[in-house]
Amino acid sequence: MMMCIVKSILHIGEHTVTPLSDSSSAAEGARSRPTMRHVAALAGVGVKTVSRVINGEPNVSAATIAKVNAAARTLDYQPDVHAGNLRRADGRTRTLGLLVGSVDNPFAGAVHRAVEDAALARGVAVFASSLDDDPTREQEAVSAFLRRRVDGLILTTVTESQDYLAPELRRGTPVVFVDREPAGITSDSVVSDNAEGAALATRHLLEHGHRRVAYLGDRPVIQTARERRRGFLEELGRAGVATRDLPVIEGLHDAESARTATLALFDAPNPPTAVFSSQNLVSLGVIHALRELGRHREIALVGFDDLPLADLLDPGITVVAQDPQQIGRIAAERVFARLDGDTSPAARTIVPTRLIERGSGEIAPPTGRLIA
Amino acid sequence: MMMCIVKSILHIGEHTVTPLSDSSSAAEGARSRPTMRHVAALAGVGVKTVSRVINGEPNVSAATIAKVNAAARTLDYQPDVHAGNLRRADGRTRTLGLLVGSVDNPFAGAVHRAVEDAALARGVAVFASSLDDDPTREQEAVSAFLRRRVDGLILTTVTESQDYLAPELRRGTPVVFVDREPAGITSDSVVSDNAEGAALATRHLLEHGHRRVAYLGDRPVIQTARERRRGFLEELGRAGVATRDLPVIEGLHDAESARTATLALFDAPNPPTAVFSSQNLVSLGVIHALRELGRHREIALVGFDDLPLADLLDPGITVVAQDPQQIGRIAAERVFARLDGDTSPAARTIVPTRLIERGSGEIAPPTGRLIA
DNA sequence: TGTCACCCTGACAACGATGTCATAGACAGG
DNA sequence: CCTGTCTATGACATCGTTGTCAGGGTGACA
Repeated sequence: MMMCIVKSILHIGEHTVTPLSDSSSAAEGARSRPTMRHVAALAGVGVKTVSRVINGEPNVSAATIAKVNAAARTLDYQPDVHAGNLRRADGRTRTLGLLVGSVDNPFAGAVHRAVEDAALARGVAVFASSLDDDPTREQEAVSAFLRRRVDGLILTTVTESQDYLAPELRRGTPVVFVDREPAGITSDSVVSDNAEGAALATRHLLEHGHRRVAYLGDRPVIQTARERRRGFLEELGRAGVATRDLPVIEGLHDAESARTATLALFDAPNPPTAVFSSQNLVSLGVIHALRELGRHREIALVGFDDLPLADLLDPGITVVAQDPQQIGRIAAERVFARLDGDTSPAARTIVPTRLIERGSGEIAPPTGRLIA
Repeated sequence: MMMCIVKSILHIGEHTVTPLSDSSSAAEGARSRPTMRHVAALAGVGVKTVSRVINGEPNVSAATIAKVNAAARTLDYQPDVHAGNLRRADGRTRTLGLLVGSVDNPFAGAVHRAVEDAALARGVAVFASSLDDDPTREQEAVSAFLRRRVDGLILTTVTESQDYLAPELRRGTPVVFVDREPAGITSDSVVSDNAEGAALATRHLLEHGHRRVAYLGDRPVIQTARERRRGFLEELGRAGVATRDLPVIEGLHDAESARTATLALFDAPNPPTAVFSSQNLVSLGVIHALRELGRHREIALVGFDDLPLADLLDPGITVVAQDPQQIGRIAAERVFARLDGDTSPAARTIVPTRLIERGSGEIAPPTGRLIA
């Protein structure tokens, strides 16, 4: 309980300093973390001089620089960026917040990696958080980011409206939405062209002779899911195919529900000759189901989102691939541009999708049907 | 240039406060970020009372709590955790640093996710950084974490020695190594049993009659790669198989180099009847090569690390699967246990691996060879 | 009515750093 | 020798928050 209440004046080097907590009391190996004052005391200079050396400011003599660096190295001194930021003029924490569906997900991983690479080049660290399509979690994660004073946000959202971010935007914090577009506020976004990608997939199936195409998709609360369905339906409309009684199955959220839905679909009367699955987990479920039915070589399939190893399956899975790396890179660039003072109006950047033919999408419908 | 140099005393509510920067000068929409002083002024209370309300401390009247909360909501006040941590007794930033091979990698993603889940439960945010097997990047990332005063570190390392962390460990910062064990210092680690897993895979191939088994692995500077090779060779030794002239190909770092090496392997005289690939990217390359050669149904393959969709290939890929979720979860638990005061000696936790039979590992060698 | 305990509350210092400013010394020019 | 300029340096206030402490008000009890 009693430890060094005595206050005294220490003379270290040629300077008078207030005493630093002397570790005399307990023989614990745990030295406390050194501060600039410790370094200053050891080097025999003032704290401000240490600050100058650490930050590479000019007007410090070579001899002093050497002394300070030696002291810093001896103590294994690491400056506290948060304390610095508190006083620093620009108030930047050199920190970014990234919110994705789940860090355990190839799409998110690629976005994350691209953001990290862009951030690393500027000495910025990245907080990453998973969303799990939970609006509460979204708000909590964003709040956690803001309390930590991130310089900018890159967000995948699930809330219906992001107007809770309006005050923060007004304060000048850059917010860039990825994968899904914002609602309720205006801000930059970087998205795939979901409708166009879905149309691309649909057109591909139409071109291979299919007329009875099923749509299997995620829950329509998710904006991208709605867009993909829209692209699917509109493309069929353009081709003059009646969409009224085509199977459109939504609300699929994982591989298992997609598998079950697929099995039911092909158990019902008048099954489709081709399937468009609007998301990678859904594609997985469809693939599983088609295998179980032994029909993976006769039912055509095009999926939205690439799958790892999709090229090694038999047949290979034809997909409309997004470009998560581009999305992440561009999003990070927008954040940094905003931080650098870009005040142009909020922009939506569309990253193109690409159809990759691998076999499953090129299966023709049974000839009888093709003619019918 | 000239803005409100006049210092005056404001009377807000019933209290005397020093003036807050009045935004009268410019009509910019960018209000600055509110602090506790702003909230206190608006609520007509002292800052310390605001602090009490925000932190849920006792002994504040219900009426005051309501006033403060209303003011905080009006201003969209977000407390600055870093400023708080500066003064707070425990000095915790409620932040963790996670260093993985690459956030764009299924194994790392699963670890990350598990760490995040454990952290979320304690209100802790996670910095994630990718390593890319670059020792310089490792040190820079760790330094960036420490300058941001993370409470603990979870690290995958590539440096030969992590002794640069010794001072930090002495200060009591918990460091848990995942996937690879530390060298040069002693600290907690959570790893798969690489040697045992490799032995498991090898034993499986031996049991299916193979004697001529090839090892394809990553660069031996990586500790896990060495361990897996050791497990492979020792298991063969135990079975009395001469390892002298079995193909052991190392230094494979990506799918492409593994593919090339595999093609060369089967082009050379006396090719193996089975392959053990020590890492998922290597497995990918091997799979590609065997397909190109049209021999994927006659050469047995067991890979270390699971692959997504591995079950849908034909044949399915038999693997020794690690459990990255467990690894991440346990690592996070160890960090938190240390933070909670656990001072037991550094421990190595071994997370078991599991053989998943899917077909490729159960292919028998050509009968002629089996007898020979 | 006085005393005491307890509840609320705010003034103030401190956390670890940086921005501002003052000052000491070196050196040049008159 | 005095003045002025320039470099090197440290004292001090400050950033936004919390720990400490002191003080005012209220109610119970003597």
